[in-house]
Amino acid sequence: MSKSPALPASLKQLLVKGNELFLPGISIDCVIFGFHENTLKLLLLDSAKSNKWTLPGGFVLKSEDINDAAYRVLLERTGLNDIYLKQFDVFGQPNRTDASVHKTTFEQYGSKIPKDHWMIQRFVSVGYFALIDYTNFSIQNDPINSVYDWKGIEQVKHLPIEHDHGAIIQKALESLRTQLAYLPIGKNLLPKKFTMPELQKLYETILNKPLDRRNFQRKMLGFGILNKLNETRKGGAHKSPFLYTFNDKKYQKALKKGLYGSW
Amino acid sequence: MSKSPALPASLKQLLVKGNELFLPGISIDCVIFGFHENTLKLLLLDSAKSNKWTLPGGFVLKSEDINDAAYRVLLERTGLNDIYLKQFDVFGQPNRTDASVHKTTFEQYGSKIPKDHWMIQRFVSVGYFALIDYTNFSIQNDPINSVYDWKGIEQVKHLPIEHDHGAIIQKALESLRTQLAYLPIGKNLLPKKFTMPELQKLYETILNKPLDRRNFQRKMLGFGILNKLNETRKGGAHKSPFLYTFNDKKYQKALKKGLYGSW
DNA sequence: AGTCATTGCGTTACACTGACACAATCTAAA
DNA sequence: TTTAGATTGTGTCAGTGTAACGCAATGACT
Repeated sequence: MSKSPALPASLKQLLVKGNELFLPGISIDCVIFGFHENTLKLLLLDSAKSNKWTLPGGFVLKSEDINDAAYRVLLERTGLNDIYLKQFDVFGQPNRTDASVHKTTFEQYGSKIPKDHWMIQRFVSVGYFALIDYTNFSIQNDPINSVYDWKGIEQVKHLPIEHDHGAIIQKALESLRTQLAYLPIGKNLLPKKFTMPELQKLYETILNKPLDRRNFQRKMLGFGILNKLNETRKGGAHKSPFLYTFNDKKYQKALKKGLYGSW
Repeated sequence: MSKSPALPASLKQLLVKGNELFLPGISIDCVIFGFHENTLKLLLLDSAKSNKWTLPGGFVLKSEDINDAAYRVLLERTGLNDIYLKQFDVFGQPNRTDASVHKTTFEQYGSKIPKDHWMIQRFVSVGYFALIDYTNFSIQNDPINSVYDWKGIEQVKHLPIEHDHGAIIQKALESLRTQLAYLPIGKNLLPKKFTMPELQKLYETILNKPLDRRNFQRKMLGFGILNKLNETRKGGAHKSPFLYTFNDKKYQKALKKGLYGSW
């Protein structure tokens, strides 16, 4: 026997009890969005062995609602709780995953996946996207792979991505854009207090086009979903912008009808 | 042995070869929309034994893309080909289906489903909605259950519905409404030639509110996606409305940006 | 020929949008 | 301490789109 690192408990559980605990053939993948330094970012995992980036994901317990499973997976792998999470698509191409990746993962620990094992069968994956407040989250280690990192959405295009996760990410972005009027992106991607320019940059980033500062402000205020605070954010060599918070009640109500307008 | 009707071949295949042919735990349900007599209708199946209405559905072959599976299921069960079909949600509650329904179905043919059989395990279902031209479709028998019928969406609320199919239908309707601006509903739900009042009624039905005749026409024509024909539809005791067709090219292009407006 | 519901085409007041002007503010450099 | 440069707060105005409504024309039925 070559001396390999010990097999992590979470992986061992998958190997030994996977087919007993989880539904066969169904997995969950989470596209986690954050916003920082005027950039929309994704929380990705550096898959240790294959040197490719992957989405954090997991499986569905045999008597668990899949939406609950998504929340559990997010919590287990990132420590994030009480997060805005939404299913956006299902990925069901027969050859969407490369089973050899799993084999390699286990081989580095000196373990081998039996042929026809639960884990290397075909999986249909349900895609969820999460919106989180970048400033209120600190990266911790993932129990399975180890290295998390934020990557800008532009940057992601040039990174090596595992399986079909690149396509999943693109689809998540697309959903974010087309459903923008109905999603609480501001509330979930920004810190509690934020400035109008910050909110604008968020919309500009998602829409991928510049917006007029004054018209944007007029429209946003027109929705009646913002509370203007008596504080400003000092810092830059320029006039300090006011801080705002969301009026949660009105925000929720407005989203149901959609924050319409010509963006 | 009591004398039962012979087990249909399609059902026998499910019983004997189901777990060999199909993915475990994943099913497909189709919500089929049609439009007739100013009403949005659904094509439902009268589940012979339970006397409840169900959505036509099916399973995914082991090496088949789930989108392909949806097209195949639709074709096999309704004869419909080349149809607008779109995935809208996944239904994954652990107790969403009632396994006893399947048992009853087979028992009426004198067959019994073995315990722990593939078919009575938990299923996660992927919901698709289909848009079809009511006037260009004639109901044929379904190979599994036998009786298809169109039901108005208002009527559906008061019918007994199998499993969680009622919730699936509601969710399909909701998706139809929120994505209205991006869906080719006119092209797929109406016959090739149609009148402006017919198109309006379709939108009014889906949006569930009346629209101003004159403003609707102005907006629709403004999109530049209609061809006005030199024919009128005679019939009523009133002025004959002109017929229109869609300019497919411009329609597709316009949909990508969304048919915006304040409906 | 007259009735009546429905359709084609049009008008007006109003709200919203896009584009842009100008003063106020804040930090850093002179 | 003063000034420069960048950014923000607030406002204006013409053009476009929307909501609401008017009126004549059409076609089957009486």
